[in-house]
Amino acid sequence: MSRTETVTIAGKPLGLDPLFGMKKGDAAYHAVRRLILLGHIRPTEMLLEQRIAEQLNCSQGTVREAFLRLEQDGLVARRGYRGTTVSDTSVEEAAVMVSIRVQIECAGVRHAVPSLSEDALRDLYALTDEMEQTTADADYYRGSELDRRFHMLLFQQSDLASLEPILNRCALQVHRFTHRNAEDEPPDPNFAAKHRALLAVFERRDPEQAADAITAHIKQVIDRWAPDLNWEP
Amino acid sequence: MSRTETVTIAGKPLGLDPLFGMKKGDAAYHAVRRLILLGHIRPTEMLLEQRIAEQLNCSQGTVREAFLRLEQDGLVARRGYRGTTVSDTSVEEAAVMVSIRVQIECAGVRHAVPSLSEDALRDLYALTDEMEQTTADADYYRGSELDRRFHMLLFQQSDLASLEPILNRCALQVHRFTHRNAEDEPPDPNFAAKHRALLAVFERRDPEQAADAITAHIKQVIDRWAPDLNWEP
DNA sequence: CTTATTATGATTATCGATATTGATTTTGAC
DNA sequence: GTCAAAATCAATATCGATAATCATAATAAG
Repeated sequence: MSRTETVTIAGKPLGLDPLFGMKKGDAAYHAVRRLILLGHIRPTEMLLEQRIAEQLNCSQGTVREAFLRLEQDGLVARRGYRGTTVSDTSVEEAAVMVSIRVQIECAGVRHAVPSLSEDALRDLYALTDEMEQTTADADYYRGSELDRRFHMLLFQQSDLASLEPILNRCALQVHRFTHRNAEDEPPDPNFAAKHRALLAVFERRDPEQAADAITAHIKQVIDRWAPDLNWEP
Repeated sequence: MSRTETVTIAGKPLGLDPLFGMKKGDAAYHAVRRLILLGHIRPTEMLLEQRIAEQLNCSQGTVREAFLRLEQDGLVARRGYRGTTVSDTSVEEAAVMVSIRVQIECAGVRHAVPSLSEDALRDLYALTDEMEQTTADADYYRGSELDRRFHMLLFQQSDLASLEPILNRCALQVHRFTHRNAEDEPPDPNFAAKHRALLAVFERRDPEQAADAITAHIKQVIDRWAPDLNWEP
């Protein structure tokens, strides 16, 4: 493919460039996911395997694989032989997902913090540096990607691998919800700093302090977009 | 296919018969899932797309689809170009999944119970009748299938659709764990009765009573297989 | 004897073509 | 005109073949 023309899906430019080198299936997955998370494809909009395949220069089966993964992420709903639509998330659903995040991430840090390696800490700090940049650029999508990477990388230190997909899914949906409800608000200027503060707590290696810190951190999110929602620990 | 020979995977008979009429991809998914849940394929065992495809009389791509779904269920781990292995779940992971179930199902009944339809109640009671039968037959797998169906059907009354896949996944993993740890224990003789008791509470239409009841119900599970695990609400 | 390099084998990833399916439209009898 | 049956259409679902990838075994150089 010559890469001079702009690749689009549903008329929206894709921004595929950072995806080169990825397997095609992954590229398709990330490309469509990005458009959904950014709200460029709206709930109830229809996605056709063939059409996307053409626009992405790959085969229907490859797009199919991407859709299967997006379905598991709760971002699309596939209806056999009748096409795939972007699905939606209500406030109540998002709120439950936040409390699931708290459950999972607390269990995670409790396991991870006592033996958190220097390597992992270095990588996590590196991510906070990148976060700084996204605030400067007002690059919301990249910021939310880095946020997920931060939380997932942290969680991976906990040896609770079978919970990772659930955490990832909840984080995705919460980010989508936040983005939709905060489209015109300015980005949080303390985005990176807040994550550094978390790391500072973790370095003390106290599981309970760490769990409290991450709970407060996640709780912020719900306070921001739905402060009136009744919150349960 | 003539269906006179026995279909097997990894040398284990499949019991495909109830799967006829299903799409092949679904059939493959359910067939492999069943073997994993029953422990007939053990963690670290290798599953090859081609091999399963032959044994199931379908193409590699169809098995691939099944594997993608099983991966999201946390039952297998796919390692690109290097095969797929059955994955494992630790006590800690199972415990977190139990508390996620509590979170989700409490939110579910709180939404569902005030307006629970007579139709739904009738279907739920019908499931408890089937449960009675599985106890008589000592059919553990069918029992756990009915348990999932019961909890999922109940949850579907709550209009929190995007949480369903997470609940399903946690229920699956918890069942697998329970089954592995209770292989030689006798089936619970009050299996059906306990679910009827739940329904009796729901009929009072009090969200908080319902949430308490289902919390206690799920808690039983963890008390049974890991009573020493520290439990958090 | 050790290490780097090159085959080889096993397995998934991708493709293009065909079969199925479910909704919609057309048809034909009444 | 109305309704059931049949044809058509727009999609996915499935297939069989080929390409790409990774681990390992064989080979060769030092």
